[in-house]
Amino acid sequence: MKQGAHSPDLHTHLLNALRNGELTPGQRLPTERSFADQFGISRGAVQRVLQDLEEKGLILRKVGSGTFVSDRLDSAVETFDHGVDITRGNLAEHVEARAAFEPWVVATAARYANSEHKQELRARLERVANPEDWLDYKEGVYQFFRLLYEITENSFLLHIFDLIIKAREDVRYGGERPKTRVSLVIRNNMVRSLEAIAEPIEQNNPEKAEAASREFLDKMILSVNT
Amino acid sequence: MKQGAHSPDLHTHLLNALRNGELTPGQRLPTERSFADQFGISRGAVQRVLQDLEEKGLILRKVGSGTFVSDRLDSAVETFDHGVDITRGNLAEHVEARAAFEPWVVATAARYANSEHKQELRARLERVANPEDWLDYKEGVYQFFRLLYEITENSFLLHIFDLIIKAREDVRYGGERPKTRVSLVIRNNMVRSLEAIAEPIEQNNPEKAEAASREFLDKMILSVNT
DNA sequence: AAGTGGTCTAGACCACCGA
DNA sequence: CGGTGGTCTAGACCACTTT
Repeated sequence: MKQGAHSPDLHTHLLNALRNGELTPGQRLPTERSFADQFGISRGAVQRVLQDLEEKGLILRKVGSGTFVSDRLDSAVETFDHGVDITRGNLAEHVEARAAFEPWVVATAARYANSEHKQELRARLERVANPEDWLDYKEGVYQFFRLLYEITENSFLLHIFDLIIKAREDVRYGGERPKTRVSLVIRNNMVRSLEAIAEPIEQNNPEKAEAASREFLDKMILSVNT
Repeated sequence: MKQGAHSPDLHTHLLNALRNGELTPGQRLPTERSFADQFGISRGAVQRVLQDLEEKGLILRKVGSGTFVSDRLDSAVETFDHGVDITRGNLAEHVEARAAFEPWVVATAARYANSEHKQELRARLERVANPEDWLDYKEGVYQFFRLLYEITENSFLLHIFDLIIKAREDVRYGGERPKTRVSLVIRNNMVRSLEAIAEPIEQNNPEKAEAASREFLDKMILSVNT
């Protein structure tokens, strides 16, 4: 819990009650106004707490009828306790998740890439090969893969990808921006890997593209675990 | 935009400015207090608008220093315009997303399932075979797959799966709960499909499990497109 | 008609940042 | 130090649901 955040009394009280099973799924909670009275806080403060719990799937609020304990309380509590916020999460899980769906994305991109896509893919590969600095390099790699997600035209997967990238950046540098150059060895290694993915896409060869994607992600998993 | 929601004047004004490129990445916005004066609304209302835009990645707020246009404005605007809210979305994209990563999940589950997992999987399959009503049937199918995600111990993917399911339920019944029975044909069909997935998992055979998962999802994709 | 959550207001204090 | 966003307050009106 953050400091000075969201009326901690009511928040922890509700959270404990939900975890202990004092509140059962579907059960109706007291009204916002009565919570405000009970805890000696304003209705606005109560609302912020309830809004937070609703976003986390623990409760449900219905205009005109009341606030209720979520039907799927167990699962919600579990993901809550896991601290899964989709904007957080640990690196290993994110890489693993990419390993789960990115080969499909790459294969699909290889299937549907047109000449315009291919040209753009080349351009983005160029940027990775000759980046201005470390940040530009990272962004370039991200843009390379993002294009593949765009080609699939599945905005849901694209969004998930963006979330993963965003989460990682938040972790890595909290505002400072390292202007270091990128090691030539690392860069060439990356370019080779991306090239191996780009080439079968240019030839509209889904099988080869998928294999190259798997190989790339296997390397990433290795580097994460060391 | 919802009705009566979040001071639409300021909201659309900022959105247009961000889209038109009047505001450039990194640029500093006016203060909350000055927005409140300009638009003749309270500071609280301004904050709710800014909070909304920040959650969507369009702007950044820093205590003590100000509000700024996001560095990755282009991508944020794009996903925003896509209307991607992760809690909404269209059915086809969600099914497609599952097709992208669920085979990996099933294969991984087959790799690591222990006897306890297998027993639980049987139990959940039983529920699908003999549901109390339509709702119980749906929940049973969901629980079957959810267990597979749990076995992988990747809370990120589990969370994504939960989000997809939650989105679908919100769409399907907006509060009413159909108590209809489940057609015997449909039910048996589903049980056969799940059986085909469960069996290779019990034998710890990832390849067969993955193939069964693909087959199941192919059917789902077909049924969505008809 | 009465009660509920959704939103807004005007004002206040705080922790934090930059000069 | 003054300015900024973060939070809270007490009160109000609204649209909606339930009785």
